[in-house]
Amino acid sequence: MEYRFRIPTIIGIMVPLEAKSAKARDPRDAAATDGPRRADARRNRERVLEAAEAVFGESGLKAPIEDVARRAGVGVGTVCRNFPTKQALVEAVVGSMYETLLHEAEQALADPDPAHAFERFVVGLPDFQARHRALADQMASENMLASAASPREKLLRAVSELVARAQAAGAIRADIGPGDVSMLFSGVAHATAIVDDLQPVMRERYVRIILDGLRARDATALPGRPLDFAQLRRMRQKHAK
Amino acid sequence: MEYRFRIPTIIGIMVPLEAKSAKARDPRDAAATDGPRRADARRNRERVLEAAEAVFGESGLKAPIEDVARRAGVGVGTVCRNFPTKQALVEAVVGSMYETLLHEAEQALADPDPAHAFERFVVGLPDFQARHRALADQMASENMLASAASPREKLLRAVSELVARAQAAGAIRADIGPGDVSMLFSGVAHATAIVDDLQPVMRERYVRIILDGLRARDATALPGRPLDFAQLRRMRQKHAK
DNA sequence: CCGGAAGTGGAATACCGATTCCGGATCCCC
DNA sequence: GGGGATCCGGAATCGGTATTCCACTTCCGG
Repeated sequence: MEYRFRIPTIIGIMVPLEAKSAKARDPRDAAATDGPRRADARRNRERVLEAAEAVFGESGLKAPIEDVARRAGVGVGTVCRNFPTKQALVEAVVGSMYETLLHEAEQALADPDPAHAFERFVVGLPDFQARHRALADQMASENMLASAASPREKLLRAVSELVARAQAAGAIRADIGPGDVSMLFSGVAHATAIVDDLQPVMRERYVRIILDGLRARDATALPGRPLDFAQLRRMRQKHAK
Repeated sequence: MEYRFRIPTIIGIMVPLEAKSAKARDPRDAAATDGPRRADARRNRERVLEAAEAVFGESGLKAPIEDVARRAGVGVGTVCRNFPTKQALVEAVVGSMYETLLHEAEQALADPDPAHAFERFVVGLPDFQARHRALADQMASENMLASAASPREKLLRAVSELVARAQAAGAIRADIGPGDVSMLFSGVAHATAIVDDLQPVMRERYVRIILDGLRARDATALPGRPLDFAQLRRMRQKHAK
């Protein structure tokens, strides 16, 4: 099977260009979505998910399913029964990542100082993405499991809110949108992916530079218009062949 | 064959993690490096190179060799004879890209105003990378064909010079190095890769923001130290398993 | 504690794409 | 224009990984 995905934005908006031999999913499978009936089986499914997150994070999406299976201490058969397709496995992992990120965004939103809230979230973002490397490339395929769609929408809303509040407080320039923020900081995550050991420092280094560029004072006029997530999605759709 | 590459920097410093079944190259092949003896053959080789640049640029490195062959109007056999390995084909294409980029850098260097020279190069950079998408991911594998090594070194030197001059002129902050510049702008290229149609505008949008962040005035202190290409390379080497 | 139903491991299969091979077509030197 | 030496196309081969299959466990309700 071949996978072709567009490069991501932090809070990725992108889509598999083709899902070649994807089986039409039979409604009954939906029932299986949240678990097998037997206790040991449910435990295994959980272990596979954890292993997959670890393995994909370390070796990228092309890591063979067998590696995931070994790490989880189960056979490949078990992996494939729980996730009929590698794609399905990836999506399941990504789904749980959305929840983590959403959690971070919500914590930031709880911060009373909008400027600090924004900064805090944004410093953590490339870090989060880097921790999950290839998986980040995957976040938010449009046709994702329903279970992941809801956290994702919430996340987008939270980020938009963070940006809007920071702007209202005059902390960052008014001529950018949440989509721009997503683009900029996902770029940092990508660029710093080459350097494991110094990553945290380097990432913050670049985040700081960009934050300087986002400040309201002294800003030079920008071409284009502020980008929000809806537009980002639309662009993505036009883009898909 | 499997390819595993690290994410790039604009003027990429990275390396294939493994070249599994790479044949030890027999010295005689070196002779073949710059062309077959028969006229039509040489022409074909050229057409393959062009086709490869186009196809890889559009569909990424995983585009099958067959696509390249079809686009070039030749059989796969011909492609494989000229470039014993897919990796070799990629390297050949990348080599020619270095020369193009070097040319742009030299033109920029000819500009008497250091600030303008820097800006000019840097605005063009993500554009260049985006035009070649996946290929940019490839630039500068350490063990690249000798023919590509020299343009690359020249390019790195030219970029360092552009940065140094801009700094001497007080146009950009002093606490960054050429490696930082490479990182930052390659990030833009990556992030904007999702949006074909609006890319040029979006890219410039983000480049402007980052340029604002790179200005000398009002700069906040950065963690870490200025990064030059030598350090970048060293980090890459430590990183490789 | 029994008898299936539900699950398991991992060998076998299905696919896909890079690389190789070779009978036949093309060039080019004389 | 003839005859090799060079090249060509594309079918066959090979290698690698996702997915399927099934004989064999393990669980669990009664």
